[in-house]
Amino acid sequence: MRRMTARPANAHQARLLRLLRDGGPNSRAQLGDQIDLSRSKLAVEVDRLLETGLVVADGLAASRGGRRSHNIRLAPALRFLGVDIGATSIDVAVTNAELEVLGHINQPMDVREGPVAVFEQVLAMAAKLKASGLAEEFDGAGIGVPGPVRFPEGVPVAPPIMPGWDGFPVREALSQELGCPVLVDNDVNLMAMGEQHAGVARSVGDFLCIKIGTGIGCGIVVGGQVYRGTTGSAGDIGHIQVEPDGRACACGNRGCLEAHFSGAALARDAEEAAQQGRSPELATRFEAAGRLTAADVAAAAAAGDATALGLIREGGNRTGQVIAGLVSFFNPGLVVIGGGVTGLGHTLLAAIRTQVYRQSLPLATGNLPIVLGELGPAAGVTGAARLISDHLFSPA
Amino acid sequence: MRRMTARPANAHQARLLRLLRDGGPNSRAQLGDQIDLSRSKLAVEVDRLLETGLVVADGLAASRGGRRSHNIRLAPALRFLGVDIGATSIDVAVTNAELEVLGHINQPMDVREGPVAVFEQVLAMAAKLKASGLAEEFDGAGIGVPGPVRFPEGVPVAPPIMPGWDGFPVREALSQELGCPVLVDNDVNLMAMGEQHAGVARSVGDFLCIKIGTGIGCGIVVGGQVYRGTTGSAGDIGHIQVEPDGRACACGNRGCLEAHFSGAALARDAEEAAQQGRSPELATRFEAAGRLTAADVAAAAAAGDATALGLIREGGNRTGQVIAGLVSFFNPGLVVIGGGVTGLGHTLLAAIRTQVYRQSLPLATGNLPIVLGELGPAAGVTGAARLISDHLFSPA
DNA sequence: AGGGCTTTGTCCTGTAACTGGAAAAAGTGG
DNA sequence: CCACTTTTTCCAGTTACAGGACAAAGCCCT
Repeated sequence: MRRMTARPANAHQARLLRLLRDGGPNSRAQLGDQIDLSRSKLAVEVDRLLETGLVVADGLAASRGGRRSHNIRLAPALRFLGVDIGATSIDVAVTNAELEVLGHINQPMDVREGPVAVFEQVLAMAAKLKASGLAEEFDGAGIGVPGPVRFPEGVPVAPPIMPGWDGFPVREALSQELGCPVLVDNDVNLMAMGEQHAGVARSVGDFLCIKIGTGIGCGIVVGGQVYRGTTGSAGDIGHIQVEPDGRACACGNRGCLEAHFSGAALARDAEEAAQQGRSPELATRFEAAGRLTAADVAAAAAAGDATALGLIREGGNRTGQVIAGLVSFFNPGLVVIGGGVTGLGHTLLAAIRTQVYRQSLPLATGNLPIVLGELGPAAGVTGAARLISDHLFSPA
Repeated sequence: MRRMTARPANAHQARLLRLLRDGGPNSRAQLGDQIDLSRSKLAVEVDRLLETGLVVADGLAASRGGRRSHNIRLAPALRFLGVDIGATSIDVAVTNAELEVLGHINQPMDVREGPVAVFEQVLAMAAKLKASGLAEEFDGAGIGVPGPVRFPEGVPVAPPIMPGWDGFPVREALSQELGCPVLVDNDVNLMAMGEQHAGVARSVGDFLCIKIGTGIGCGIVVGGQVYRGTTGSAGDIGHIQVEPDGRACACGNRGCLEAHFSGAALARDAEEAAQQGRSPELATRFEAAGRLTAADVAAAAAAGDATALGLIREGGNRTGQVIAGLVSFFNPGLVVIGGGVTGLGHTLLAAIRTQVYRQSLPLATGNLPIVLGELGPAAGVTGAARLISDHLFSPA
């Protein structure tokens, strides 16, 4: 029953909460260095936050040559729930107010089972985390889904790989069930927010976050803010055409990037190669399991299989070609590559880099890092927690 | 000597100035409806602005059933200079504080002559406008150049079609010569701002503005603000690859969009067609003038020449292919097509639309207008004036 | 132990920002 | 001339905020 009922009363308080979230516990003096307020006003706002219970003062910090300071920190009992619904599995995690992941579970699940079945499982997973003592209640939850979302309402719109989800009131339904504020966003955007908060994209204002999983998507961050586009479909780069009259895509067109390279496409190509006898390594695995996944290709490549390496390289080239265009257009300060397929590692990254550095102009690529995400599966759930905390830590 | 020395003292005053700029003269009561301030506070700020001379109260408006209101308007003597330096010509215009173009002149000039020669001409043109009595002095100037700009410093960086301009301190030099504040930006960004202020893009928050002239560029507007990228090269879509191993481009690569379609490429292809006897219409014009331009192709197409129409259609397809990718990625609320080549009119637009609507997903294209800019050559200079007025109408 | 010095936190006072109501000014229409 | 509307001004009270004085609590050196 101890829920976060209070919200910051003004922009100063919101700012302070975010400083404490991102910088950890701080003294009043340290906070004063980071915010443009007089000490008196700062003290007043901190006192008000203390009254609401959103922050607590616990103990004294070590002296730095003078009077010891009080440690101000966010309420230690605050808990956020981060949910990342992928095409084939679900990640659920609990974080504290500083967005540190306290517990994280992952279970396989086909998103095509529909919202009702998926939410049943999400709620069970959340209950499991509660039962393990990591949280009494949740003060807010962020939900990522693998498709476009009308963000203000928290409703998926025309999601290609999520039949049955179109128009389903995800935000409303989960808010009801969980009994706390909920925000819903595209999974790629959450990954971008995760890497921004705790990963490779800290301190970068404008960057792109490419997620290669079952499909391919791109999170766009402009001036530190996620850009979602007019209808919430920004970053939907999986259906950019990379080859006229190329492979048929589920969307109805031909030659889409996603039809040529993605977790699903890679598995398909690998099975094809195995059946055609072009790769003994893949054939062995195919016979053993009856099917192949991106992980098999990664393993085969690591074992030196030329065909597997070729598939990865070709996919990287295709992806790099698209990213090169995006880099020319968007001129980001960083490109992050993430998602399930990053298990393909350096071979993939090298192919992408080669394409981008060759095709884009030097002014855009001159100082452009292209790196793998460093948070892995934690990126999505961390981003989800960040999303809802950004919301709760803003003036009511 | 009557120069705009004063600047708004706070955000409220800045807001008021912009309201008066964009909405024209207004009474205090009307201003009060558009700004979140009490009448008393509003009156105080208006009085302060009156004291500085930035705004004036002239005459009474007609009654609307009660006491007649005072007309508050921006100082009528305020003048902004808008300069749009293209690859082959220069546009210079004077506007009043409401950014209405009072006078506009255009002269041919090759930007490759270098900054010194170009600025000599710009200053001469500005002097001519002054001499015609449209302005005593300029209170600010916006300058557009056809290449990437490091915006905070107002310095072109690595501009492909502007040899000799790299690193030239445009802002500083012109500020000195003109004796007023100056801002420098990419010409495409200014076109976007122009269409946003007075053209088709009013009231659209996120849109793209494609300018097809000698080269091809794209202005990106996010949340009403121009997005310039990390190094100022955002929107540089002319060098996105549209055909592997395609035409050689000036940038050193092959298959760039600009190498296949742009004012320059179109002229080249038209001359080729004329010489190869594929088009009698173009051949006649070629013999008459010794060379061909995009305008010739437009004229030939208007006369029904199949080859000319084919060139336009093919170019539109190529451009549309790239724009389709950008639409998928950026999910804009509007796409504006502008620049010199828009003389090609509906044929071009139709080809672009076809490609975009076919290649991008319905969610992104469902309600996406793709239209020609409605300001023509005035877009750039209006945008330039808007740029500097935005700067001057913000807190000092 | 005691005195100088530093850092942290609190208190207090004066000023500027701001709101909302009352009232005046200036109009319309019957 | 009166009732009513719209616009503007005036005024009094509240809140936001800055910055200085000062107290508290530590350090280090003698």
